Amino acid sequence: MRPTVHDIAAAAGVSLATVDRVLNQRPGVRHVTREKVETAIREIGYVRDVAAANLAKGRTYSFVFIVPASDNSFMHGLNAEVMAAVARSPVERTDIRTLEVPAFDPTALAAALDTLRIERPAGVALVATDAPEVRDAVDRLVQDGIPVVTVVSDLTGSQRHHYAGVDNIAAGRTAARLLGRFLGGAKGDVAVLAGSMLVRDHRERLEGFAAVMAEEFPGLSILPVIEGRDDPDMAHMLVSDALSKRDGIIGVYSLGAGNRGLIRALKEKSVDRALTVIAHELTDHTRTALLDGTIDAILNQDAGHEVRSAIRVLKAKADGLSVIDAQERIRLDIFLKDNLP
Amino acid sequence: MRPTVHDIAAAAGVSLATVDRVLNQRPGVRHVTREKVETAIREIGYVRDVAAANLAKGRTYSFVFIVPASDNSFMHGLNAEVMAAVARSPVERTDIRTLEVPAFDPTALAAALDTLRIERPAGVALVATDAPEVRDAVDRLVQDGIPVVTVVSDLTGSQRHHYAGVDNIAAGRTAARLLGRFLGGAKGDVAVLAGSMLVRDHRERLEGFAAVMAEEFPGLSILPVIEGRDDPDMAHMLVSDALSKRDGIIGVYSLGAGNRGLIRALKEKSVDRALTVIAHELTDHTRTALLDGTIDAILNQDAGHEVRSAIRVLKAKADGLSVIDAQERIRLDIFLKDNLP
DNA sequence: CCATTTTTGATGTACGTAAATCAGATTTTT
DNA sequence: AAAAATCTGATTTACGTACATCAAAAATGG
Repeated sequence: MRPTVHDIAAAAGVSLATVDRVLNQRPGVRHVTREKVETAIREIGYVRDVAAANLAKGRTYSFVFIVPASDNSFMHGLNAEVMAAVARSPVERTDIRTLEVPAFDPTALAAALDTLRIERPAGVALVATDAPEVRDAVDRLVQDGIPVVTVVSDLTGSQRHHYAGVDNIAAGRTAARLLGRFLGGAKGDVAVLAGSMLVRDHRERLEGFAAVMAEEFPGLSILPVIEGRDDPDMAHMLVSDALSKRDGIIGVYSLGAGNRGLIRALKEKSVDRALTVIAHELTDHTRTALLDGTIDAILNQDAGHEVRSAIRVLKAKADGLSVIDAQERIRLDIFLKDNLP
Repeated sequence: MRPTVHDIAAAAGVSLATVDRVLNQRPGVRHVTREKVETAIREIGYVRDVAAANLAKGRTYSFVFIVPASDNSFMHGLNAEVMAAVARSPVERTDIRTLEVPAFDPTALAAALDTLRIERPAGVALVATDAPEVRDAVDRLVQDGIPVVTVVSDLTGSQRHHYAGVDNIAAGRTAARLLGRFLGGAKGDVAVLAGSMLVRDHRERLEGFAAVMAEEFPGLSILPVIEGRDDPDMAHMLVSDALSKRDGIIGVYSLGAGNRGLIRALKEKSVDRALTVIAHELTDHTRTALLDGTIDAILNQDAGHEVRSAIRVLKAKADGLSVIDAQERIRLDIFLKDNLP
């Protein structure tokens, strides 16, 4: 049987009340006594029964999820996953609330974070906009002892406890290698469609992509990045334009959202030329395009996993428990026609 | 607040004891009363607090993991993951025991399963050998009300509750498309190295591989399958032999274990020819080979995820709870040089 | 309609922990 | 050495469920 608080009390030769004071860092225990109890805890290998503890506390973890109010398919999917978690929340003793903030607006995000310092939830998850004011606001929360995890996009130099998202440099590198290999030894131009170079994940993907292209596929040259602001219409216009002007384009890498517009542009031009295309994020549109051959591969991060992982990590931090690292690593999914879920 | 048993009692106008009798299907409740209680449960949306219930029961889930005593890297990895789960088991109120049975031996496996009918663990996970006697033994366990999940390799036509493993047909198809695309339009022969055609996962991978090759890459022809019995030495010999005899080979698909031998053979021959190689299972050996260019892509199933998923599902079944399907889907990982974990 | 069986209610204990109260024992300060 | 402050112990209640016991009520059989 697992040792209980009673066993600690017996082993340390103190009363249950004292053990409780030590375990829950309540005041009123002399230093020597505290040490004695802590030794006993270590020696008999006591671990708190979290289920029983939460039952006793009547505790519910109140978490806040901050998501950008942006309306591309990926963010909709992320929102849906958070909602699914909310639906499950009573069963898991969690009380999850979402907070929408304007996309790409560091000031609004920082303000929202500061509001939470007063509310003091048991944990905060956010899709970070990579700016100093956001970093500082996050660090203030962390200093206040509130667990914080970033989701999808990380925050440079902050003290957030965890990042639930993919390695975007690796994602860009992978895209480059896939594109390069799929193109065989062909020479030509590669167009890159991004949302905005102001978001860290897009910057990193491009960085990885460019690095591998330069190292390994000298026959392919990257054209200046097209910034479509994750907007389908804008993406459509810009990509159509590029394809008309440059007929040396043989490959496309779409590293952000707004793929609906990209796909439309590709279909319009596909009559007279064959392009190899790698895109990010599996949505209804990209899935269809993959199946009909318009897109050759999709790189994806599973929003559901990210949300569940973020919640697990927040819970563990709130309980002072450790996490299984391998379990929380968010993987980069590569989808071809054949392995779609 | 979540409704409790007291709320049911109040809503149904019966006593706590009666509610308890209904909830735990104890005898001594009239049919009409039982219905009344069940209606109340549904209406107020009661869900049992599993943590409290287990605390009250003092319950620990005793699970048995049946793994084949085969000594390739993948099975070692699987074993290590089971051991890691065992190490965590006290914290999670589980008591996991492993049972080794000879590999590829349906009779031994069926016998082991039948032993468990007497022991009656709270759940059984097994790496299935696909044979009728194993299927029947599994079905007997299921009939006895014991949750059973298959791991890595599934069992045709059985009533197991869940399969924690990848879709092997999709894996084979994906391998074919990757190999085909990587080879550009080149024409030539493709060698396939398998463990044994008696295991379902290997059969299915080949099936998927052959299908896509035939449909989409008519320029590539598949040579008769080499069965290396997942043994490095045997694989080395057979592959070396094949490469010497047929110089039309431009691609290799290794769908089983024993890659150590394959890699050795490839390195010996690589001086005079360039091969495109797709292999299964990420191990130290295949990882090194991927990094040095001997292998071009690795398809992988994460043994840790499979083990944890199997345990989660067994627990849920034992508690009569539902599982999050998306969470339990085991994904096929595709690793290139750039996205190795 | 009484005896018997079946169904229901009332109540208590247990699981492992949290949290509170109050009394008693130490220490520290004056 | 007395007063005050600080520590420690003993005990109790609670969380939501499981499970057992005994008494009371209702339904059933003859």
